Amino acid sequence: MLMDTTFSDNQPIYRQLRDRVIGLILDSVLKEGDALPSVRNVAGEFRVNPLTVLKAYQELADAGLVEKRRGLGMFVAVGASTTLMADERSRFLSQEWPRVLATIQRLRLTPTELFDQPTVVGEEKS
Amino acid sequence: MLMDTTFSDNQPIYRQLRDRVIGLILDSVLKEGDALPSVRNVAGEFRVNPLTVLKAYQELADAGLVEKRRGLGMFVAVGASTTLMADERSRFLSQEWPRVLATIQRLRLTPTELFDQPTVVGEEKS
Amino acid sequence: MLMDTTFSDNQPIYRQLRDRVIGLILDSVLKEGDALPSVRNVAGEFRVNPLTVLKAYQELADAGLVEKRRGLGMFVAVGASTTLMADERSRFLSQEWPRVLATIQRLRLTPTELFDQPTVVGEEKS
Amino acid sequence: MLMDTTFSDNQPIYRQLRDRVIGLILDSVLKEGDALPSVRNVAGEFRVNPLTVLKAYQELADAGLVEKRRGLGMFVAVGASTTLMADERSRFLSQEWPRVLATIQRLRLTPTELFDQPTVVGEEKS
DNA sequence: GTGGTCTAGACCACT
DNA sequence: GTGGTCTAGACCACG
Repeated sequence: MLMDTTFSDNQPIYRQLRDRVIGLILDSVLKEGDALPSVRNVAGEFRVNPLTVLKAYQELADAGLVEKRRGLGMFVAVGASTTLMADERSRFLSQEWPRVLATIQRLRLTPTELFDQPTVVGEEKS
Repeated sequence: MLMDTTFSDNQPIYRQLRDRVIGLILDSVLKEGDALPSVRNVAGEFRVNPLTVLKAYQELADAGLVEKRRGLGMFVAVGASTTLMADERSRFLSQEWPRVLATIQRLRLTPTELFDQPTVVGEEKS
Repeated sequence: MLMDTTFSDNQPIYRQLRDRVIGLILDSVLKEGDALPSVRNVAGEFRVNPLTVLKAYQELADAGLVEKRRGLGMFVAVGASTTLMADERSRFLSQEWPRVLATIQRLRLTPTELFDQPTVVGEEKS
Repeated sequence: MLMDTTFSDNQPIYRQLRDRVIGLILDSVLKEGDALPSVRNVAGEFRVNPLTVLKAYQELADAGLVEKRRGLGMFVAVGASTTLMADERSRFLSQEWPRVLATIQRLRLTPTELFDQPTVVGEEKS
């Protein structure tokens, strides 16, 4: 039941944890008002230092995406989802997407290669 | 005439230098057999420490993309261009592109938003 | 108690440090999973610059012999010992040993000279 | 007819050239009084800088193994062969051989592995 | 506490 | 001229 989600090496663990929560909110797995899994639980589940989890949550709190309720835990803030969606969209369109387009051109990748991908590496369908 | 390309902060300089050379090779600005600008020159041009440049070049040499000729300098290795193109393509298609596609779906971005974007960045239509 | 192993001059210190760790692993002084002495400690012990130690450790990490655990230190990788033993054996047998045999022949060294050598060095029988 | 003797990378070229001459003398290919191939010829043959060859020859001259005769070239000195043999023997026995023995022990290499070597890597017998 | 990056400046070996 | 190694000291990110 534990997820062995191994963490990538070129990104701090706390940031990967933070991004994971952001993903859950964006995908509406965590809805506004929902409680975040406790620091202790997450730390146990991923075998990381509780301080690391705390740091991830802290960043979310600083960004106003979650609220701490003393003695109860942390909860997805109201408006978090819409705020996030807007922020991520503008970030993606202005930062990431242009670089991706440039890379595609540089590598002369064709639509066929991009969208009609054959059996991808790592896939394990029989 | 010199480029005072300012370096981004979230990536070590030596890696940005390395990637810059990779870009030059991919774009055929540096062709196989060409000499790389000397460590000292690059260090002077970008106002960084020679050690930093050396580290970038070292990584390229370790990857077999450039050859050292003692006392003469470093040169783009034969086959570097094709090797690089193949490596970068497979890396992009298997690693980066799937994540980009996932993000696009998650953010429900439309082709219009992706391809008809205005030139200005950070603008917010009402 | 500290070893003030003096470093030989015809080999970079960082390489001698690297080889020393390899020796410790081969001799099972450092076992798989063991933590390597920290960069700072080694630097202090041998009176060298931390960067120099880091370079040695980096090479070991690049070779997959040690693992970095962020914020915790570096640890002997699983399988490092067996990998090393196999690698070193094949390297020795294919590279070094043939040259040694050739030298022995060239110098017309006898088994007596090779194995019954006195403890003193540089002595010259008449 | 040119020998593509590619030079190893961890040893200066001039030293490899010097050692090559030493080998030729030890093997009596070059006998006392014989002329060494001219700097220019060697430089052409191995595609190296004449200065590099000169440096190799210079070291041999400094060691008294070859003599310069103005306008004629360089010649193997009288006694070079015996001197060399003695020097190399003592160097090998005091420096190299002990290290080789230590390595053999560390790698737990058996006489069988050392002497009954099966088809070696790189061999090309049919 | 750990490793990672960078600077400024020095000296060396090689071609 | 080239790259290679090392020092001394600083600051940062991570856990």
